[in-house]
Amino acid sequence: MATSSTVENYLKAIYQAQAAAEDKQALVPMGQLASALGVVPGTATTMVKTLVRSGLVTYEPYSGVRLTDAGEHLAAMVLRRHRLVELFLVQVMGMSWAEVHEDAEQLEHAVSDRLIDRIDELLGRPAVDPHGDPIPDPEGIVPQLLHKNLLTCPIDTSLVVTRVMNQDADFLRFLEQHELKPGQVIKVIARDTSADSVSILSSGNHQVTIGTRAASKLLVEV
Amino acid sequence: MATSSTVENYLKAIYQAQAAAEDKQALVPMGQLASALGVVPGTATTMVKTLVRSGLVTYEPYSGVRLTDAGEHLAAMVLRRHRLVELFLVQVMGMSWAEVHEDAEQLEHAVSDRLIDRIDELLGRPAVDPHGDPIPDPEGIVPQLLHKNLLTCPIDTSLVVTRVMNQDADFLRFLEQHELKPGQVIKVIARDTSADSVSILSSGNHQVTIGTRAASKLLVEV
DNA sequence: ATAAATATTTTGACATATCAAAATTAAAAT
DNA sequence: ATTTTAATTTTGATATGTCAAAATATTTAT
Repeated sequence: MATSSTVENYLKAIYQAQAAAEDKQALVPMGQLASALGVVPGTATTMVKTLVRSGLVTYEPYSGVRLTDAGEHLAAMVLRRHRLVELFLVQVMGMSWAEVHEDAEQLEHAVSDRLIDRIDELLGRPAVDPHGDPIPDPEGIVPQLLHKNLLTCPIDTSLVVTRVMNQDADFLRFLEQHELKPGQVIKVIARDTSADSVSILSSGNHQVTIGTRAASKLLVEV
Repeated sequence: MATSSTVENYLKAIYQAQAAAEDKQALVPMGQLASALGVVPGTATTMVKTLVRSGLVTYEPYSGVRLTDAGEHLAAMVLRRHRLVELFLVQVMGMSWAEVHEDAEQLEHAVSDRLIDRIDELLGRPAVDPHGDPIPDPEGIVPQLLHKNLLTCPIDTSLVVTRVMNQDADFLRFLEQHELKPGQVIKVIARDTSADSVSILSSGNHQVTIGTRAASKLLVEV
């Protein structure tokens, strides 16, 4: 009955695809799931059928897949472990913000409930991880933070970076170098639709211009 | 090329069987290996053949198996991770001495070199884990401590408990309650061969009598 | 509405790791 | 030296997770 790492990774990928979709009820297409997991589409189809048999997902052939309540709860537990481990590695082990993702990717399948609770306690029951991603509680309930991104936020207003919706290590290092980590204060000074760019002023009065693709991954609070 | 958890567990079991044997060159019999891993003998035979193909062990049919240098090095790395993780869970996470084994059993396959080195550094490059088991260095070299056990040590002499060669949680809790943890000072006050028992005086002047089977698992330093 | 392009599923194969039970070998007892 | 017993290996099957490539379904373009 204990779910394998593979099953946990499938549930996590479906969960995150659902969370990223505009319509939270939408089915996740098999192709998207397969590429998120780095497997060929046929493999995803096969695995999803076994997830159906375990009662973790519902599946519409040729349409896609969605988590059941049981699947959603398990996925939330994987995310909870992943995010608590990431925060722990940064805050307690002094590891770099940009490099902890790979470690957490392995550890999320190996830490016991006992240990994860100990970590949670030691960190003071935190609400978000180093990227600003919300940490599900032990019941699987996720604090829903609705923040604006750098494309939808007001211009020339002080903003706090709250969340980075991209785990790419190079991107994270870039943010670090330009003082754009969660918690830091910034201001959008210009948005240029035709140039596809957003110009930002950091707290240290440094100025950077980034593409809108990147800008949409940075969430802020006014 | 990355070794699976299963392969790591086989290597670890063979390593520990070799270390426990009087003759360090002796082959580990298949039955012993199988029962150490909780599999049927046929399974061990099959797996050992694949370990041979990977160059990790040598194998004599109907006699047993032994690690090659490559296998021994990998096994030492697994033990290194296991023992550093155990010490970390006790010293940093404040978990109980008796309960960390299960956790470490999972984490030993999931912690990266980077993280294990960070843990090693944070703990001050320790030589032994909470049970007194030596921690292999990054090259796989194990500090060889030759301690006496409670059956071979002098009587009525002050001794420091240095190592417990048994991971059973109940046994560990028993030692904890009777002040027999590594680091604590004790004295053997009597050995009775016919009663198959050893009587011990702890630093708190408490007296306990244990069987010789248990006594042989407690290593001490004069 | 049909053809072309794209996405998904199916089929057959393979790798890893396991067991049950039969066959074989080695060790112990008579 | 046989027989009995115990340990080990072999054989055939199963579960999980994967891919390549063929078959099928859906969507898009004409």
